[in-house]
Amino acid sequence: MSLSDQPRQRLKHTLLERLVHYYHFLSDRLEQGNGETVTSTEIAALVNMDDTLVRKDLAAVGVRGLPRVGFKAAEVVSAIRELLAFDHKTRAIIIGMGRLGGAFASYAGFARYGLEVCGLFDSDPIKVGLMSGGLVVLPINRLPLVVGGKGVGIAMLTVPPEAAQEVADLAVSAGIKAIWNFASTNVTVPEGVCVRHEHIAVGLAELSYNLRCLDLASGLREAAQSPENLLQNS
Amino acid sequence: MSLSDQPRQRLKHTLLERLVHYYHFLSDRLEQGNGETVTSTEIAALVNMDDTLVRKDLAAVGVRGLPRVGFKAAEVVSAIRELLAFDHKTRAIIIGMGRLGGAFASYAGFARYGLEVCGLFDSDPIKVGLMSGGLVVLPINRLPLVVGGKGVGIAMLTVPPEAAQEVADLAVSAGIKAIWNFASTNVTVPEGVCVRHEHIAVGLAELSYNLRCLDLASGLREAAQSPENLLQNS
DNA sequence: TAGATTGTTAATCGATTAACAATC
DNA sequence: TAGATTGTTAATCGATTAACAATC
Repeated sequence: MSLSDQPRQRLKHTLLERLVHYYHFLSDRLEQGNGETVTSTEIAALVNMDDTLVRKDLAAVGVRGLPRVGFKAAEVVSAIRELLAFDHKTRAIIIGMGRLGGAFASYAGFARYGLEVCGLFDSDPIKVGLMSGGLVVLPINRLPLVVGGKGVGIAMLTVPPEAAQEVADLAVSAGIKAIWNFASTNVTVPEGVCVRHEHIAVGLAELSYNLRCLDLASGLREAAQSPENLLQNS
Repeated sequence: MSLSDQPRQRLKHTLLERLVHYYHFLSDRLEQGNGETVTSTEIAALVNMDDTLVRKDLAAVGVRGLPRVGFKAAEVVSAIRELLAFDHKTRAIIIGMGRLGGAFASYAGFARYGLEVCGLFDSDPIKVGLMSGGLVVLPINRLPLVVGGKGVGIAMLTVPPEAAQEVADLAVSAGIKAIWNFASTNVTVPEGVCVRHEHIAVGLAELSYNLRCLDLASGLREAAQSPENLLQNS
């Protein structure tokens, strides 16, 4: 039952991940101008999954296809946009103006998903007052004002791990309802607030895991091609 | 059956996510010096999940607890380190020296998970030659040499979406077996190579989704407290 | 000892897949 | 019409939870 005993296990994606995947695939496709319609089989091939699941997902999103034709790509794209609220503007602040915070502050791609960064904060007086992505970095104590005044929903945490919990508490007490944590540590929040931990280690662990599976698989393949290798290795 | 019909649905975490969560919780706890041992119930409270699942997870990782006592935190931590290969050095290169690439290049935290960045690349001649995190940015055409020479497993893609596929192809043809894609677009890879899409939109979608659930829940609570509101709204 | 907590078996639940009739 | 593809129902599979005996 241990992980290492089952190297073939296929890592599953969540519904949200699949939807985002479809979304990018189809909007890229539309941009390139090839294919107004798309079949569930085509989408399924993309992620190497069952076409029935794609149809189920699209049904959950609320789009209907046409037998013999497939789905209208544009319709799927806009239904997902709608469902994931990419059309609806969501305001966020960034706390911690290190390199990652700076990269986020000046990242133009957020707009594509309806995210608007409307406040930058840092506790370091040296950073306060600097400009980044068109905004001035403010001292942490100005946080409640900005959050209250602008109806900010999300606080992005790009601070060192030691500071994460403290800063999260501050954000919550200022009225923030969603913490998007990019620090490599957990933060806990009271009931009624949601957190997403964007641990870099998860991605790395998944890749290492998959790499190991690949190694095992290719090892087996090679061994099968030349059986004497098995003896040499054992 | 649609998503919006079931706002209460609790978003599930994958095993890998849970393990990383336990890992951070317990290593933080050990650092702070409070608690050599930990019970499955304590860990479960952290993520608001069933304690049986925690025990199952820990069993899968290969650690055994003691009735009436719990698990030795240090043992759990090192078992997870082992399983997720955080002890084992993994080499990576970063392609695309924009702000995000730069942030990654000089991020010291990767070492904690055994990740060593050993090559930086950019196609822009202006960026080539610059230093970042102790490494010199190289032109893309030097990629095969570095990958082959140093046994690099992972290529981190921090390029604009338009360039992602092309760069991924290049990395694969140079012998890369794992693509860690931070561009907001999908890339496809041949059989035998693995990809992880680190779409920022997934995190945002999850938070928006949770925020909406919270709104609905608090809306219902308030409505229950003062039933006349229901009438006003409808 | 009594009681808390583990590990495990059985039951449930939900998500994925298979099968197939409906339909353009 | 024939055939491809959808939408849906039923079957399977796996993951989570409940129950409880084992044990320190």
